Amino acid sequence: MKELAQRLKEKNLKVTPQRLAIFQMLSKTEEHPSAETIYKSLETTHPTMSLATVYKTLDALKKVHLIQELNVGEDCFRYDANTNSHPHIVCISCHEVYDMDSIDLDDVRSKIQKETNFQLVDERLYFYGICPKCQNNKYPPA
Amino acid sequence: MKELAQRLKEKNLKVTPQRLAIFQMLSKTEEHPSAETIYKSLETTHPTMSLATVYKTLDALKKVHLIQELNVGEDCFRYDANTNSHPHIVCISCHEVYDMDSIDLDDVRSKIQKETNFQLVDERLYFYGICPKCQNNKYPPA
DNA sequence: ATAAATGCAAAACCTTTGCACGCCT
DNA sequence: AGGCGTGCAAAGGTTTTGCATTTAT
Repeated sequence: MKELAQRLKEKNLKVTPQRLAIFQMLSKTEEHPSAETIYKSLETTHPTMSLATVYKTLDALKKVHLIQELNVGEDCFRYDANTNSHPHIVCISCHEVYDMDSIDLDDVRSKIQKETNFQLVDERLYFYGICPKCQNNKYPPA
Repeated sequence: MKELAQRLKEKNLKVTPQRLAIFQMLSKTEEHPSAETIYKSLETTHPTMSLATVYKTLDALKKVHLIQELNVGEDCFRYDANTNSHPHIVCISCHEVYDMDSIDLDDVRSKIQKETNFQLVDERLYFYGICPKCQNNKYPPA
């Protein structure tokens, strides 16, 4: 945990128990939780923490690029502590979101850069489909 | 316009002036307007149309794949009558959203398919950067 | 000591819903 | 005629904001 505290300090963010808890939770999870989900998952260990603090913390972490915000097409945002640029793949049946770390996008990026003359700074790539688990499930959720 | 009416009919959607107006507006614009923007742009020609109708119409069009819904990371959705799968590029300075029709993504898709064993059905690719116009502008908006 | 972060409640905002009326087919 | 679509207003849900109090440095 010392490491996370260090990373907060480097960004001139005060190290509070709430921030540590949120950042740590996001760093450890494989999911890509929403603010609400983060709030609920911490309510036993941090019963006094408010939802507003979760939002404010996520905003602070986002601004210094310690986390990234995702929008998969739902009514709320999700958050990811993996700030390396990587596509996400979403199962439209069970709504799980997976990281796709090993896709090389340099060709695509340079093509886009050439065609648009944009100065590229960021990207969000979402793929949608049915995960192997749900393909084999005759009664998938929703 | 006959063409648009035809496309609505084929999807078993009743052809109403409101739906035509919204679909036509979306088909002609280069922007990727939000529901609010669509509503405002039609308020002179269709003063009685309500925002709820705009939302309901967009939902209906989306469900039959006559339009697609985008989320660029803002607090609201944007809509695009170009339903061919294509990446979008967003200027983080002026907030314009441009279509990128000519990027070939077959390699990326097949790689993702192989790695995940997902049955792919859709995708949303957003790139962010500074557009050529804003690169030359010393006083860009926001 | 000082500035920043928290927690609470209220507000803001986008989007959805219910229902009566009207229009399309 | 019948059902679907519209418009209005109210509700719903997520996110933001203001402010007093507490906390980190």
